[in-house]
Amino acid sequence: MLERVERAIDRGNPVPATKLELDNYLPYLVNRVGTAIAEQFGTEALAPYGLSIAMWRVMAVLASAGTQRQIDLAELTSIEVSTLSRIVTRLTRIGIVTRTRSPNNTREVEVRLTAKGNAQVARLVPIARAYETAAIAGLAAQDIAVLKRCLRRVYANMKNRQAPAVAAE
Amino acid sequence: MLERVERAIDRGNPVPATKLELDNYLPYLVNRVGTAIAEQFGTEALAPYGLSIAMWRVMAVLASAGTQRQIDLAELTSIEVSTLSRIVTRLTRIGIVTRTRSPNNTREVEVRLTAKGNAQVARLVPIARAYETAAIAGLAAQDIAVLKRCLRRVYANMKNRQAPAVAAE
DNA sequence: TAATGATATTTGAATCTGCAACTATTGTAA
DNA sequence: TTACAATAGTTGCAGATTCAAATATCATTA
Repeated sequence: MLERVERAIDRGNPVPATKLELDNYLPYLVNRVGTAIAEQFGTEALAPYGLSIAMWRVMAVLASAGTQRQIDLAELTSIEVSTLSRIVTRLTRIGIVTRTRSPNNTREVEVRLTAKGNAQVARLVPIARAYETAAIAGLAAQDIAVLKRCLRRVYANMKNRQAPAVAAE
Repeated sequence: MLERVERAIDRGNPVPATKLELDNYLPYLVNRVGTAIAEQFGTEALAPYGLSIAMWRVMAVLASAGTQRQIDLAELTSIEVSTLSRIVTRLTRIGIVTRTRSPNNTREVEVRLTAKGNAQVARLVPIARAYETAAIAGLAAQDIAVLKRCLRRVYANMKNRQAPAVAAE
């Protein structure tokens, strides 16, 4: 009996209906990993340079995906648009990015890394890589590939999801 | 040449040194998944009942791991201790938990779900399960197992990590 | 046991975040 | 072209979060 429950849990189908097994509950696992990495990288690598995690996310996205409108930056960074607006203001003040109106559509703003911004990113990227390497230490390369592929799919699933009946009524 | 780079990236070892490939960068993937799930679950399932994600995390941990001291709750929920203190105050006010001093160690506080708290958790757990199911839709059971196992290991890696030399001084 | 350090929690103050309302611009269609 | 709706961005404000300092208790040891 107990065996059956345990096997079911191993298969990802926990049996007791009114209790979450948090150690096997994806949102819990994801949240604690995200918090742990952000906390350490933020305090060890960013804070000494007056940068926050949110600022770093904006910088990393700009470096990876190139100049963006703020609304696209918000989507790519998972940062709320009004929060992002203020972060871009701060990054502008310290010379990391520039904010310029699109010539063809003047309600849009293009956010672009400055030379100083690019230099900061170039300095931080190897450190960020080191954190990722530490994070995945001991995992088989194949498992890491599965991990990342699954995370991409989970993200796509959530973005394409309809609100369930229970909340939509 | 390009093939070699792509194979290297597939193996989790991106080659260009000054740019992050965000779509293959674990902290980025984890953060966006965590944000997407929390945002949707929070607004659709929790907000209508006056609950926040942080409150829900506390409740879920208490239901899963039983009565806890606040400091352990902070660790288990990845919530900062002073933030947690205020969340527990709120949860106490609305009758979800009780806060009682440990008899043997009166500086400690034990946080316990009330009957009302348990009822709320029992109501929310199936919904939380439904979100997880939606999140992992289309993934092979075996891959889901790898995903969760990797996340547990990554968490352990981060918790046991020493601050790297680059940030140490 | 008195003194010192460690642990658990709370609180003050500053900062950050999110929602809603607002401005400005663009798109659409009568 | 004028009106109305949609889009991009900003800002006010209330609430949330964080860090540091304060409080209270416990542990250790001289």
